[in-house]
Amino acid sequence: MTIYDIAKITGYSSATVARALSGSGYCSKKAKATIVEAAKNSNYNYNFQAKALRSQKTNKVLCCIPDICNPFYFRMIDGITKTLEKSGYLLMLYPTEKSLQKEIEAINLCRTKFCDGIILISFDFCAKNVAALRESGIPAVLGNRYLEQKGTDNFDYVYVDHIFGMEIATEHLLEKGCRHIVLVTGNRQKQTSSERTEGYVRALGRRDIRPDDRYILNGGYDRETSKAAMAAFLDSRLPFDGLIAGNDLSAYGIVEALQERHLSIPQSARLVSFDNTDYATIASPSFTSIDMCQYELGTALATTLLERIAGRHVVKNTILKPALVQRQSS
Amino acid sequence: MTIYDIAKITGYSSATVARALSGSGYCSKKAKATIVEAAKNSNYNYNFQAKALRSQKTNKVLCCIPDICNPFYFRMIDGITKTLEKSGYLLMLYPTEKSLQKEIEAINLCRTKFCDGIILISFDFCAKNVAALRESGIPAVLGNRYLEQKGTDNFDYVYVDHIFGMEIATEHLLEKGCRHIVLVTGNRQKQTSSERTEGYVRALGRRDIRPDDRYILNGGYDRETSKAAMAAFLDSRLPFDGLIAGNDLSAYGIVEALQERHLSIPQSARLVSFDNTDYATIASPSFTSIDMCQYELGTALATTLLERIAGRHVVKNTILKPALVQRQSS
DNA sequence: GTGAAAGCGCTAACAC
DNA sequence: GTGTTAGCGCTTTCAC
Repeated sequence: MTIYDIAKITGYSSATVARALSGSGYCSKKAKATIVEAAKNSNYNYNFQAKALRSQKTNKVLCCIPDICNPFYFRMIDGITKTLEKSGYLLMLYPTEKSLQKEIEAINLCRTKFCDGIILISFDFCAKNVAALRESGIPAVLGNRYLEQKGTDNFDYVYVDHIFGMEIATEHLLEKGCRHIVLVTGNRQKQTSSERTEGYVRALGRRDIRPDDRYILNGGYDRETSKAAMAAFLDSRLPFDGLIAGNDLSAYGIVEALQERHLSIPQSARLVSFDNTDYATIASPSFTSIDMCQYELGTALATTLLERIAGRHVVKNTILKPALVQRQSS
Repeated sequence: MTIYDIAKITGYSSATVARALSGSGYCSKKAKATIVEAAKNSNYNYNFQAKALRSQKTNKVLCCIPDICNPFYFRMIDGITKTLEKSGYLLMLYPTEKSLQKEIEAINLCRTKFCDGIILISFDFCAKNVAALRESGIPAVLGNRYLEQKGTDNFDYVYVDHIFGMEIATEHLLEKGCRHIVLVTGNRQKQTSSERTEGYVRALGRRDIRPDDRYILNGGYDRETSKAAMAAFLDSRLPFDGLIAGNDLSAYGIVEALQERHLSIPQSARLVSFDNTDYATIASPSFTSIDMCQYELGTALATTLLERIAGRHVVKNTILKPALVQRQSS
């Protein structure tokens, strides 16, 4: 059932039918009534593909997610979908499994007019994925900062300040009297972990404490890896009185490693975690955790992208400041 | 840059260019080499919308999710996307907020050739949403059973057997000696909760225990509501020695209510929860929980839908059996 | 082995 | 106030 069919039924031209049904352009009340009635009776539905081809608009946004099972992303996705919905946009998920290759695939897919814009979440914005993005020319927004951005770039970013977050986490432990703080984060070659390490080093530096590489572990932001990294650290028998985990699941892995040696939080060491998900409150003792503003990150990502799709061509980045939520673990 | 442009550049016709680039239809090696080279040089990308319009295929699936922040769905979505990916499909999220109206909106959207099929997750498949689905005629799969299904229907379902799940949960507590078991579930007018209640009643019946309505609470499957429902129950001072929670977050709410009265698990009462998410292991004591096979549910949903999209017209439902994972709480 | 051309269903400029 | 028509960019049939 097409506009042409409705035209035949009603005796009007296809243009008039289109005007009546879309509401754009002039159409007499009488014609409109007849046409709308006929469309309803014959169960007419417009064809989204045809509309998209003709109007060059898909009303869809692609979102690259490194790890779909990480609870961090769910409140972010919630923020994104709620914001997109208001503008009649829908979100498509593209799980990238933290793979650069997949990120580039997603960007290339967008060159086929597959969607109106792309939200890129990545632990590592590097020369390669950013080059692909620039070449594509599609409206985009990054879920992390990118320092080599140019004013003419086709993307903006929303940055939850990891450096600041780590500074307040470290500062909090220092204030509580900790002096030997173990940092369990991810691969320091990657942006997020290197920024986090930077925040840690800065906060220590303010108290003239020299960071010790043996206290900086790669916990891969998940429970098993963090548990293993912590166990190895415990084997080294280095003294410690503070712990910082990359996220709440990592914190739980650390706690498990401690428990196996009959060590407990906060007696043996105080702990601060990141992300402030439900895990932080459910764990016992509950985790002091840095709230990374996931929902606001989501709404900001969506808003920023929609603006660009609507035609903004100047770069407009957003920086969100995380906040510490204190609980039993510190 | 279109196929016609490449045709002009190479001197071949648009048909030959199309054959060379799509790989369907005959094209000489020489022509193909020239054309592929020219396409690369001029940075040609096919247009997805045009292709979709012409071939009536979007390679997209819409997924209605009642509550995007519920951890139950993470692993299910993971299973869906991983399976879809293998067939070159992408998932679009449609958060329905448990609203029937939104479910129907989503179904109607699909009538516009918006996607190739729809995955519907709902707590309540009722006359209204199923009628809309039937009328739409689009390939679909439900994430719950629907008893009034007809052999000619345009949808299948994947059912994680809630009745069975509740039976094994109740049976487990009965075996441990519990005789006054509190059931905290959702609104019993809705399918999921009514099925769960049925399983509970059945298991009690096998031991000739008469269910008592005062022991069946509406906890709304979330932490706050469950805590409130449990607190109200405690006020009633009815004796109890077993607890069944609708999901892990609800279980945590129940534990909080108990803690406020200085009651503890499993000493005051044994607890079984549903969903077996990470929360169940992180909580202390950890929760015995019914694994609802979320990942398998996701893969089964996707596989079933893809088959229907590919042309299967006979109904093919799948039933998954949940399993109990024992931990400290019981 | 290659080309011409119709058409997927809609939009919008232009004509009357 | 309504109608005609040329595309959006691709696929595919049919002709040579």
